[in-house]
Amino acid sequence: MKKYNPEIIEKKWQNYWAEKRTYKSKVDRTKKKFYVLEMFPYPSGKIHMGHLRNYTIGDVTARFYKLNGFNVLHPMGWDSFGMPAENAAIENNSNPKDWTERNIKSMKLQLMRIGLSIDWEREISTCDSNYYKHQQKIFIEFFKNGLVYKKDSFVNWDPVDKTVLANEQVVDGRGWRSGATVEKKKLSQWFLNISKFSHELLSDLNQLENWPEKVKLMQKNWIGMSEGAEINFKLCKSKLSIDVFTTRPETIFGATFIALSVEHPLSSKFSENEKFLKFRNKCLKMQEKRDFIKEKIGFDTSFFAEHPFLKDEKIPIFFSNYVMINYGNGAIFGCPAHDERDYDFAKEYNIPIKCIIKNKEKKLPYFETNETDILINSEFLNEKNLKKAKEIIIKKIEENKTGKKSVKFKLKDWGVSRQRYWGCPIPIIYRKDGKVLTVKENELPIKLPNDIELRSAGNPLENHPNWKNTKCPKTGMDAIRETDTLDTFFDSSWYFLRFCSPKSIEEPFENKELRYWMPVDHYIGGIEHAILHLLYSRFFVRALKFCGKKIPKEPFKKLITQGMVCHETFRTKENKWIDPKNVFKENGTYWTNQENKKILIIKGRSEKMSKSKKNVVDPDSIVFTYGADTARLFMISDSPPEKDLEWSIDGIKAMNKYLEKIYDLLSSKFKFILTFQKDKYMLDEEKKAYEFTNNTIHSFSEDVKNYRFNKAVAKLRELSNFLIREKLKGDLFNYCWSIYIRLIYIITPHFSQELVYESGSDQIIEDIEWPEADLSKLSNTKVMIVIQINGKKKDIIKVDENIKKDKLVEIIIRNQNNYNIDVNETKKIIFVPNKIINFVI
RNA sequence: GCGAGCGUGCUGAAAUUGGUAAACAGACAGGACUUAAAAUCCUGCGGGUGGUAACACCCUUGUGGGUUCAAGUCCCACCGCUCGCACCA
Repeated sequence: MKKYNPEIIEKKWQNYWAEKRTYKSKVDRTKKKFYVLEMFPYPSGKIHMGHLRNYTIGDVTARFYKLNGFNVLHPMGWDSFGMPAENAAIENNSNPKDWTERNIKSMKLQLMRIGLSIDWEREISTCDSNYYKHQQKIFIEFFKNGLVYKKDSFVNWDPVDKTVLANEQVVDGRGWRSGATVEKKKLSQWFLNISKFSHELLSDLNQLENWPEKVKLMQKNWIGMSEGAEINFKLCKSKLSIDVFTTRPETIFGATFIALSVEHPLSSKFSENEKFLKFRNKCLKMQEKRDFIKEKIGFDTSFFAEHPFLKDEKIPIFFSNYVMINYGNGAIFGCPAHDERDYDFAKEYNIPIKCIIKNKEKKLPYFETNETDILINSEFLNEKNLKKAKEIIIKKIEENKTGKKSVKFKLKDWGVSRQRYWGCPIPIIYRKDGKVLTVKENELPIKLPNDIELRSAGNPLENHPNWKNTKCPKTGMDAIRETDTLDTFFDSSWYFLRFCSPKSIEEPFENKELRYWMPVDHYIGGIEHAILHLLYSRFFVRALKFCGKKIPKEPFKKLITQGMVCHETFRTKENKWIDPKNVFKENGTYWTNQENKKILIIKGRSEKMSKSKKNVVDPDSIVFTYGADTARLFMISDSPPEKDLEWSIDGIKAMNKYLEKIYDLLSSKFKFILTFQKDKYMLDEEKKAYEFTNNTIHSFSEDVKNYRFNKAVAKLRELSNFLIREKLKGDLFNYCWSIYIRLIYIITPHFSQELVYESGSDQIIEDIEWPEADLSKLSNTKVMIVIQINGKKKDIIKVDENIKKDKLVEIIIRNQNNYNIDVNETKKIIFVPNKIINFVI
């Protein structure tokens, strides 16, 4: 008997599929298209469990839709620009390009070893100049359409990676990759005008029916729309004025001070004032920390503003740490009676607190107001409710020209300049006379130089001896290239478009292909990209559309966010992490051996696999030991995709045993057949087997469609348990197992194909359409009906399907000796056909 | 602080529109085979009470209430965990 040997059979079929170019995809208008995409990986050199899970989920999907008659596009590429290549290059004294290419090679082999149905002929890599050439074109296109601009601003500076970060890339005041505390620094930067699309990006979220609500909500909060008004305050004895933004214009009569951000334009008046500069530095430091600071500090400008409606009222103006420059106008009016922050500030600086909203307790501060609360001390707004007053005041300020209705967004323009080498060069030159020009198209791509010094501090392209020197092609005047490179999120914001026509030389993407394949039907990746990558990509398609490209407005029709792969953690008393591999259990406690000594350790909770916690398991070694099919099967059978998956080596072993068992049972012992002639003379057991198998086709397919893979696998196990128990014979045996093999094929393709081959058939499963479920009833089915008394289960009765209530009651009464049901005493009988009968007594 | 989600055996989990709680697995325990082990196969596996036993009865989905003939599922309050945002004016 042949033993299940995944190493041999997996290689064999992978070679076969590669030779036959089985997964090559091309436009075919006679078929419905289906674009399955998993977020492409950064080529770190080794795949991790997250990749294995992500790509298994995608592959099962791709194979399922392909067998269901769709023309499937399932490509793969490399998000290959970025910092780690530079760091590695510095460490090994090599070149980022070589390092990256080496990693791509070895990672590609690992991915191929999993048996993914990927069209490798469409492989792309973002650090390839054939890719970034088009990216530079897109940048120029954006520039020409006013979607990209340069400005001086305070930016997030990561002192470890020595680069600027976008707001989205700062997490809890730290760089998303380096973890270093981010500083504020003033630099001249390129920005993409994402805020131009704030409204659209927000309102179109409603159209994304097949996105997780959670992700949509996160994007909504990030875009952060607030509706209110801008009100102009004139400074006393001055021509200057300040625009403040407020969502509560109806509280204007409670305004007793104005607070400005230290970065507000008015601060230029104090640029010589030592005391102010000191104060300002303190505020910036406090804001950098990003922790919530209750302490509110102010700097009295000694300026006063006129209240727009109360001409005699003079309102003092302060700078304060609690007003942010990057929201609204960096200026607010303080209404201390009805805002907690304003209240804290007013208390600190002895500013009057004026109550303008009626409240029962007459206690101040009174914050928790609602629309129906009534205004007082507010002139013409008196006795109006807040909602009504808001309408009136907005109308009034618009008439007076002291303000206007206004909508503000939290979403800021996307800073894309990075002071790093390993990224896409920005195709801009600065002419000696100060003119800023885009590079001519025939000069693209602007390639990165290979001879580069990465060890010295600062921007490597800036430091290169001559790379930046160029001439204006028109005038011949000396010019200098932009030495910043693009944020790598720029690279990944359009790669899914490039996959439609990856080889296109003239254009980033060819319209014909793009219009066939786009949008991506199912996009699968981690929740960590809920805002960054997914928002940028949604912006990109809109921006390209704005530039005249014909593109659907939403790039990803359905989004699946898969959970993390977790594993148990252990650490010593000194909080040093210990690899679970080196842990053993004795009498209920955990131990490890260190330097020939036995040390007691503590079991922590299960956490996302990470190098720092030493709980990483290498998927490659699992595939090597147990085979790709085992690994794939485990990856999808334990938890639903959107939940975290608990890694377990016992789970892997169990899957392997299961495949071995089925292999031993079937290898050369069954005939692979596609059809079975059912007839009414079949034995009852045979009818049951036929029905069971066909019901499984149905429910398995439904579960796969709905990404309930764990349930789908459970259905398969039920089928195989059933088939083993029933000891079928002849063609029915062959038929049922053939179906089983075809269903499990999308999860364990090599395993299934090999069993078909060993059965003596030359069928290729890939060429056979997905089985159709025959759900017609063969047998005179009996159903189980639960008998309840007052809603509690008392017994189960087996009766003919669709039995009528009266007949059922009669049967129960005839056999009622168990429960003493007296129909006369029964108040009510509730009957759910084929399910339940409940006697209320 | 604001917003969202979750809470079911030892563990991962399942449970259509409210209708048999724990499907399918893992771990564990016992048994068969074996000189022994591994592998394999079989059995048990939420808790309690009664019974020699087969069995019977009761309880059980974080806690406490409610709606309903019937609640893991719906409503209210509380507790706990996870995630996102965080001085957003």
